[in-house]
Amino acid sequence: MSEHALKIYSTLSREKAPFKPLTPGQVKMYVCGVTVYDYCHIGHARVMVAFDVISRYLRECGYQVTYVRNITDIDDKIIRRAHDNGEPIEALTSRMIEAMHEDERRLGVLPPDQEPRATAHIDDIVAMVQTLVDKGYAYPASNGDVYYRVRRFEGYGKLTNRQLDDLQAGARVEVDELKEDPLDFVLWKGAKPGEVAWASPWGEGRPGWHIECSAMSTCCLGNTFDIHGGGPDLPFPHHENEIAQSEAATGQAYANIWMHAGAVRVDKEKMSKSLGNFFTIREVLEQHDPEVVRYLLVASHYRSSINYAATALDEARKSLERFYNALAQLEGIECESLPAEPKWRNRFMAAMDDDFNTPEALAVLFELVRQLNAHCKQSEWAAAKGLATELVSLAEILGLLQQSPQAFLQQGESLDVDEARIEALIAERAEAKKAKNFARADEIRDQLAAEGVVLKDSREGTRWSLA
RNA sequence: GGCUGGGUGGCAGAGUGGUCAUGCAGCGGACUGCAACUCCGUGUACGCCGGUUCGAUUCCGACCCCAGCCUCCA
Repeated sequence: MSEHALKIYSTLSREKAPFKPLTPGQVKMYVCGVTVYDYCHIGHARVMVAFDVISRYLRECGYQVTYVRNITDIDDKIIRRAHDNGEPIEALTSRMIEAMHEDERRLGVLPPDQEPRATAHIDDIVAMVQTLVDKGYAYPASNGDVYYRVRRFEGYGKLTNRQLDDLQAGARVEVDELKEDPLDFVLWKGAKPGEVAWASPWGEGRPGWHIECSAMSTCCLGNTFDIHGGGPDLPFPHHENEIAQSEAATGQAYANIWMHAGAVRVDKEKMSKSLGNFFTIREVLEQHDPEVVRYLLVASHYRSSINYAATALDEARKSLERFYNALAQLEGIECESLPAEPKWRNRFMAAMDDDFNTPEALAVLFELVRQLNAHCKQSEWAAAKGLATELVSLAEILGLLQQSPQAFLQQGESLDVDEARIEALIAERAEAKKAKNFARADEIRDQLAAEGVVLKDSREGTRWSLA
């Protein structure tokens, strides 16, 4: 266990506080995952990457982490989409889950330790609803629905600082004659004829949206666990409802710390399904290296909102090029490695200890790179090599710099790269230069440049990359 | 309207009561046959108005503006 003073901001307390796991050395974390009725968009990527970095860092600190992220594989949108597509629900959801996993792999997001699905936990869900009914926190209605009695739960609104009466005043809650109070929300939905349904004490039906997370998190991590995370639009009502359900059912505190990622915006508006202004991950990856997308997401603090734009991706690419250019200088250099000064790792960790301040951590890495480049310039290879090793090791915590410099630098828009030809031209240019035939040398360089190939000379030879 | 965040140099984006963020772009120099890569140097940046302070971008208060949540949405 490290002696780091990791501080985490919690939505619940609205402040950063030193992290104290419930069980020393262990972290139990639950993150709300995706409703699998469509491909994941950049907003999903933000959450995936944010909590991926968080779990990587917690592990780096020596914690034994149990990271659970659910999959919502039954709900209204799924039912509707499957119906529209004319395919079984199971076909739709398994296809989307597979696509999600592929997106994650490409973005370097490590799989959570557990990925429970709502449909695999119906029994747990029913049991929890039953408990809530037994305790008087829920009531069945004549249509087969079961509702949560919001006013019965004292702490309702504590996560997002809401007053029940304010809520009701601005209520856009659907009017439903069967609810005792407009604020009550559904725990169990009675099935309409022909809908997918599971048996329950209140008749055939399916889970409401909020209850599955309460049931699955408790099932996987226990009544009380360390961290509960999710996207920016989940604190209300989703997480507020989860707290109400779980704490009423178990009589114990639910999550200790609540973490929420910031929004991804497009033209200053939130990227969302309802606005239709979203970009799917796969669509973006058609044009950009996955690492560039990941860098863009990591270059801002996880809680701040980021603006998605083509220019932002271009800048992300250029920033990464600086890292990879530095690493590329050492390719093929055989020499001893001098261990890097501990200050680099210490500064990096200090940045991450401050509520996972990835921009600050990256700043440390850029300073390390400047030092590394300075060593290379002086041909101090052993020192440079040590820094390069440290750089790659620290960057791994952010899920970055894990490919070879050549792999990153030599891939681009032009798919028809003929490496052998490029190498041949570089060799020819070297000959021309040796013969002081600079006209021919420049001709070759210009020609390659026109094809998007950039040449970089050094005493150790010529490297190339794609613009 | 209620509740959260936030307004930092050309752009992106951290942070701090008094010395440097960092990246990209720009400018000057070095390296180079010339470039690219790289190195060195370089910018009266902190929404507006008051207050506290020896000193505030950083603390407090008012104001203006932006975004998110309050409805399915990560």
